[in-house]
Amino acid sequence: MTSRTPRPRDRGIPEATVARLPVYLRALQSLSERGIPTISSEALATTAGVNSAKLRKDLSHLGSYGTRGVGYDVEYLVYQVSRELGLTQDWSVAIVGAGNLGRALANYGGFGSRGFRIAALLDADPNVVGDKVAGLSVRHIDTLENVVEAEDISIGVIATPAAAAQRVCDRFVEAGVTSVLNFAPVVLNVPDDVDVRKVDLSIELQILAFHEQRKADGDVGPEWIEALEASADDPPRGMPPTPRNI
Amino acid sequence: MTSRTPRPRDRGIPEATVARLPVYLRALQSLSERGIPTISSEALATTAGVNSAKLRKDLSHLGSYGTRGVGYDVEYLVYQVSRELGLTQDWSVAIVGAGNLGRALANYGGFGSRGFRIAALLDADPNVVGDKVAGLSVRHIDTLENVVEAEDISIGVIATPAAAAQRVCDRFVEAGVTSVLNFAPVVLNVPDDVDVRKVDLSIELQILAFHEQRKADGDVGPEWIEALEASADDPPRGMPPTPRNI
DNA sequence: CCCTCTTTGTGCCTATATTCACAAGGGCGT
DNA sequence: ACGCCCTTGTGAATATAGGCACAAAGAGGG
Repeated sequence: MTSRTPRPRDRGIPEATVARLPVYLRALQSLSERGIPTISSEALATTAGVNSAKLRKDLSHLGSYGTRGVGYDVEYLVYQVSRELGLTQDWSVAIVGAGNLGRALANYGGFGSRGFRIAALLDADPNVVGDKVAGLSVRHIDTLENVVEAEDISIGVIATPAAAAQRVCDRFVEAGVTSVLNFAPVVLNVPDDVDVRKVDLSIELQILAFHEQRKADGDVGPEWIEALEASADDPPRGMPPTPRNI
Repeated sequence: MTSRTPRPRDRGIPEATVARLPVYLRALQSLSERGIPTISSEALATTAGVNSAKLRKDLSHLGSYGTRGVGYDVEYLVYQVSRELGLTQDWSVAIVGAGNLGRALANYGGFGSRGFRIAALLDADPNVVGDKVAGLSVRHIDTLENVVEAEDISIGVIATPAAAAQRVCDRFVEAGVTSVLNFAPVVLNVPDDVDVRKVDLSIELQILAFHEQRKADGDVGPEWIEALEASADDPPRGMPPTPRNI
């Protein structure tokens, strides 16, 4: 598939690579600010916290932008990565939910270090509508469709309680938004052509807890683990091993 | 390696599976609240937004907890997944940074739907020290070591500006914390035995922008893409194709 | 102008993750 | 007591990601 004339820069960039490009970009921008003109894959990989071969392979997907024996030109690479990520154009973002999180997001100054513009902040609560947050006046959720069209919103951010998330998402999609960043702890249902990314604080904590528990398990002897498992596998009191049917 | 007597439940759960368990858990808890006694892998997979075979394989890593022809007992599975994630014990969390984000996190009531306890909120700014947030009094960062010991902190959350993050992280590590959740846009340097997970708002937006750009590219004809690429590959005005050396 | 030394770009091998497809298990109706 | 039918658990096939190790590119010195 997608096997038309092989182009110098194949557009089929692996998802794993895409997820790392922003990290490289941040490292590069920091180097740029410090006036460092070139950097080797080894050094850049170290600051980005990845393996240097992986970094080179990632960058090779964008094109052949390094110089053997020297490294990469920082400014040039900043530009190429930015372009690949679509940051050479501006994206308008609307945030729904002006609670703690929504306000934190709106105030998050370095929102993508250029490339993104918070165009609107919406909420359903009449008491917060009109509040000034980060230079924006909170608008009522009923204006969502108008806002999306008027401000040419391409990315919708959902920072509402879980119960409201799907409804807000549906309205975004209906209004033509095709990228959604979801902070609510629910799985959103969207058509295939809409991208959703989810950020879930408690999921991250739970993953950490899992590993933390592992470390603790290792601290006790193996006999202990056996003993723990033997009892742990039992269901808690009052839990039927034989489920009733639906 | 790790090939001792095969135990009924192998502890080597794939990382990808661990990352999905919290999602399953949330879905199961929701079912539990609605009083639904059993659920099939197909139905659970749909609510969790994954493929049903993947879900079954994931769950099979915990043990054989389903009933053929029927499905999984919801309560029982909630318990098993919770236990596997280490949520049957309590974890104390300390948040450093009482800015917008830190406050949002502290106020985030459903912080893991049990299992986690926000034990302290710290900040370096004397003006915010003493503020009441989510029933907690903000303490000064200098008390970090004491807090970690007194509250038996196992997970540290970093919600500071980027510049302070590494320093705070070092102090956490030095004080004995082995799990860190980092919201600052920097790559943290830690010893091997410390787990770090990173949540980065602008990275998520950038990934969305990448895909959004793709969709837009597809909207124009292929000739257009060729034309765009031909010019886009050129460096911006004033950018040297031949880099100077370090 | 050639030789040396550094660093890229990538072929190839390994590991991890996903998905299909089906045999085996077990409840439930008759 | 039997057999049907639904759903699990998993082997095997495929896809994606990671990383080693090296040939080839190119800068810079002599």
